[in-house]
Amino acid sequence: MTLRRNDTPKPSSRSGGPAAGAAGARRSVPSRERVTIKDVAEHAGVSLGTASNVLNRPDRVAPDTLARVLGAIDKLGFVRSSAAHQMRSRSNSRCFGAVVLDASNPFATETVRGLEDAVHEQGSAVVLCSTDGSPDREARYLRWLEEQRVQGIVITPATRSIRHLEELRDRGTLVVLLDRRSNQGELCSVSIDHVRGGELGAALLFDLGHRLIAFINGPLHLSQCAERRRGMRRAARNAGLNPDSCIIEYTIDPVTASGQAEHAVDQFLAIADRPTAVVCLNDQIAFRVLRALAERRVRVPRDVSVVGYDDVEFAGMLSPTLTSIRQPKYELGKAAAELLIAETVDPLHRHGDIRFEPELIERQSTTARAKLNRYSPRGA
Amino acid sequence: MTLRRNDTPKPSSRSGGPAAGAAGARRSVPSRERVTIKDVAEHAGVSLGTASNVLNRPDRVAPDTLARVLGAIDKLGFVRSSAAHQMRSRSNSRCFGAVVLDASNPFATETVRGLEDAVHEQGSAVVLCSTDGSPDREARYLRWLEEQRVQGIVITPATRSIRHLEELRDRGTLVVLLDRRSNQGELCSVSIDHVRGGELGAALLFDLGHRLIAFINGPLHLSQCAERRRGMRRAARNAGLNPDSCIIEYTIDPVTASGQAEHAVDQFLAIADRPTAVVCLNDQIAFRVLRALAERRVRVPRDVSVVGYDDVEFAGMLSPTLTSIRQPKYELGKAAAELLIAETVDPLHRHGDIRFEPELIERQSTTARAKLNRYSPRGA
DNA sequence: CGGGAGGAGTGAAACGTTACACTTTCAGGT
DNA sequence: ACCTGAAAGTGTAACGTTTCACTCCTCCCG
Repeated sequence: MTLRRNDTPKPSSRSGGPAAGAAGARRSVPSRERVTIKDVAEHAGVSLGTASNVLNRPDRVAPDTLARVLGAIDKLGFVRSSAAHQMRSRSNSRCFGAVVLDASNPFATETVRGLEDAVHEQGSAVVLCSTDGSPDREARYLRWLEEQRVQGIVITPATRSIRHLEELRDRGTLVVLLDRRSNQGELCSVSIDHVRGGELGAALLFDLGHRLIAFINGPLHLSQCAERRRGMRRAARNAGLNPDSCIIEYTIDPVTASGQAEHAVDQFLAIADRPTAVVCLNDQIAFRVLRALAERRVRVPRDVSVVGYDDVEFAGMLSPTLTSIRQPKYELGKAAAELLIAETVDPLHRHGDIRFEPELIERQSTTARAKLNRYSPRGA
Repeated sequence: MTLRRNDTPKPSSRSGGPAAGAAGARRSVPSRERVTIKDVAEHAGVSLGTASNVLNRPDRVAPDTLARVLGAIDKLGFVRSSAAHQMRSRSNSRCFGAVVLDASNPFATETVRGLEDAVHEQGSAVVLCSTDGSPDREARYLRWLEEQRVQGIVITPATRSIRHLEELRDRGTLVVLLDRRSNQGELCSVSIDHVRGGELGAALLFDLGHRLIAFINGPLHLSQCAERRRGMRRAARNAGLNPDSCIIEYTIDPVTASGQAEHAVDQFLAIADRPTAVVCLNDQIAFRVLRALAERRVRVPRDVSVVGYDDVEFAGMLSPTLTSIRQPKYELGKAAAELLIAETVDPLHRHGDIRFEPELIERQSTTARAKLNRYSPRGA
């Protein structure tokens, strides 16, 4: 990485800073003593308790005193220490933890944004924690959040077992699972119905008359992939078809996906009576598939229809624009926040699971199966 | 939004929780009293000081005592309160603030991720603050961060003036500007050389023989847009061309961009001796332009070359793949973090500006100008 | 004119840590 | 037998708030 560094010593002496009289120090002295409420009280000529009242119950303070203290606060640049506040009032820190696999992933991004907006309304903020799927990193972050006494944690666990999360909850920290349900409902969760997501995509294609579909899926140990599979098969049965004979599955690793999507495309194109549609693990894979098909002179959607998943921002910007399954990511984060906030208010709370429905966004990459009666019998 | 809610009351009585003896409370009691180090000391039969030593100077504690105290910590589930720790040790809270315009925007996302990784190494975390460009929201977040006594703040200001940031810095909070430089160098900054970015894109096109370029830019009061413009014009002069006669500018609003990109395309296509290349504000706009061109049967890159900006993840997935200017976003965040950490260590620090160079990623959407001598004279 | 109500302000105690000046114990050297 | 010094552990004073039981006043009413 090319890097150019310009240090600009340029003195540009600033004045007007309050009382920064330390001899010799020209510029700001970062580690100067912080102004405390005691300083404010002294400066305003009132007791410490009164100064505190100005902050917390201004109605109990006489107007002129109030003004004097506020003036002192302003002049001295007092900012209260939330650590001391938190400690004395035995309250939680006004923040929430968002523990996700990768905070730069669009799914997490949108979810965290929903979370942020919801907690911002009640004056809190979000601490971002990317685990990269590492249990170690997750543990470090969880410890950190617990030490901070955060108001709650929203987490997509990096591990299979969530025992440590139950313990965390039992020690007094609120926890909500994100896009993952706990097996026996020990923890609250907010997730998306991926069975339905799979069903939506497949049902569209069966409705459009397709009778053989390629399905590029991820490994089944990821619950989402397993759910999607179930949804696709359900759609087949609902259309009066045999799932085993109308869906051809290919498994790829979504992380190291390079080349695998193209390989899957080659495979299913080689089939004599080849599939007329592809359902993809996510939109990134769908883009790869679109490109691979274009390179092989297979026309989309005329020869093959393509369905993505996630409905990323760019899905509507390609040509052809991509049919995809949208997940209400922002709402997901928002709901998680609201769940936590509700729990904060009402400690006796019954654990709940909130599920969101995905939505089919039909665009140009899907169309009716060519040269065939689209309205084939749907009954048994 | 369709929403289905399943409350699962299911008792599933858990046992084994330590000492949760509050009568009647069946499930976890979230607001149970937290275990303090005093509890640990009592349980282990040592003084409070010794328990503290176990945490902070274990080498000064006899091995068996150590084991006993650690056992108590484990059994009681003690987690130290960072608020008390912070207060007593008069240290900062172990977190950094990332104040950006929109945390779900890919640029911010990557930058924040770089920041996160860098500060995670030294045991800190990042608080995410999206201002949406609102000075109010920015002010609320800044106040929050200051109350938290964060170690430092990385910010893309929502306002033109950064006076309030200087005051913040003078009160003792470290501040680094992100993708924005301060006029007189009052604050440190980490940014990308957008002049160079503009130059790179234009220089490529001039090198490829293009002599009339459409430039879809944002409003010039955004410093990045102004810088890009300067870079493009410099490239023209470097190629021995007159900037005014070889660059046609269109200004659009990047936020409410819908339709504006298409409009610009229509405009420049209507020119008799029309431009043979387009440089776009960012990749999203470039995608729109690509689509608009495709719909109007203009071939890319044969008839018109297209250059984007940002090099988003999907730029390499389209057909044609998009030539774009990549910005080292992750490194940007990382550098900001390192700057703050360095300042923490060495309070007497000279303000600096770190600039990163963008990089040209040449892909399929650009090619030599058709039917013309590519090696046109470059000298004056 | 006494008593009470209530407004305004005070001062100290607590919150959960950590740091530091202590005490106690005991081994080893003279 | 005495002293020394290290090792191990103790007790207490902060850190910066908030809370709460107080003390003054002042004013009003009977």
